[in-house]
Amino acid sequence: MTVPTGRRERKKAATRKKIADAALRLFLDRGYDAVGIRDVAAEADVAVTTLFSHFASKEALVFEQDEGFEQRLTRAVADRAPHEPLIPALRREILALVRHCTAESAAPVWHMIEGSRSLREYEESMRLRHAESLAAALAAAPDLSQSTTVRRTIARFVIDAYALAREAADPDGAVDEIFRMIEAAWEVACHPA
Amino acid sequence: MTVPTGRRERKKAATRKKIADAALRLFLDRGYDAVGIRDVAAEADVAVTTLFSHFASKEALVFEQDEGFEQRLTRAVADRAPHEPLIPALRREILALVRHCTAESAAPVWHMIEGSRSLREYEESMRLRHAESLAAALAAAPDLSQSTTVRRTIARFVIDAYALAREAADPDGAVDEIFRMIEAAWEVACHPA
DNA sequence: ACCGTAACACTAACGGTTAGTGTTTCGGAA
DNA sequence: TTCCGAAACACTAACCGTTAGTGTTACGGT
Repeated sequence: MTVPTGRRERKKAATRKKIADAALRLFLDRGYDAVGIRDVAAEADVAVTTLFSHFASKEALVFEQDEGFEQRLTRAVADRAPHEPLIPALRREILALVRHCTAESAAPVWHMIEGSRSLREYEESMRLRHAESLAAALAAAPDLSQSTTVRRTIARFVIDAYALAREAADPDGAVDEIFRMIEAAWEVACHPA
Repeated sequence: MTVPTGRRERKKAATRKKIADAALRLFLDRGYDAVGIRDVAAEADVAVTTLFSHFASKEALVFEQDEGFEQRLTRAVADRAPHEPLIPALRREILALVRHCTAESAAPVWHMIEGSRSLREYEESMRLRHAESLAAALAAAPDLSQSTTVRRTIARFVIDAYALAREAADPDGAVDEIFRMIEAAWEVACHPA
């Protein structure tokens, strides 16, 4: 029951990283769809079952370090300065995330994702999960008292902004444009007719 | 090259319907995940390859008559009365679609969809396609001259309204609530600061 | 020193999907 | 009417992601 801080954990993390590294190497080299799970397992020198004990699916190998996404959004809501308005805080965070994804170094991975139908679909459903998490965070914020529908709507709109801005020709400008619309939607939801 | 209007087409349509009916019967009876493609093919008395020549995937068997969804939305944009404002027209159409899906008769199918992860994910990616179609329809409308980003954003918001209202406790009220927000977003996009 | 457990391996399969290869059946042109 | 080409359909056999079942190590705590 004590917190295990030993070699076992390090070994596990090392195995996980070895698998993820092998996968990314093969995927970028030969293309995602052209590489099989058995190839990845062989390259990482690991059994197929071991691979699946570290990653829930083939797609999850690509979105490995994505855990931070949900946390960044929920914290942008929960940890914002007292009385700081909600939408600008979210706008700032989304802008940072969009810039992170459209950075030069992320281009090959992003290109790979766009090239595979299953990866795109996986990311879509990830985004829905993120939207639900954000809606939950909005419900937990003490200074916001909207209806469930309004919370879920705003959460979806914010996630949409992320997805749309990333694909836009001018991502920064798109964030501005979309968040102006979200701001208006939020205002009208706060002050019902 | 002439329009084929013969027995062949009727036979094809009959086979397609036979497969879809067999599938729905088995799915509702035993549960979607408990029924295999080979079961459906056997029940419809067709080969597995024949089944896949009519339906692209197992999930597509469930969303058979969904082709109308895209058309209804794009037509709501293109065929609306001259000078009729956009958002109310879309609101009306979404409301009708939501009511259609939450009708009593659709309950078993809807319940089945909610019960299967793969069906839910399939529907999500269907909705993205619908949003893209709607964005294209907005681009084709002569009386609307917004940026690409604005069009895609509004399209997503409208599809979100459909998804969210369907899951809400009070679907009709949710459509009202969300479209008030969409209207505000649209207004601010039409009249930039 | 020892026990429980978590990580890992191996085989074998399951279920959706597709390639490859015919075979039938129909619509339209000769 | 006859025949050709195409489309629908069938069948086998496999591919690929994923999982169940069954061990076998290797480590942490007692």
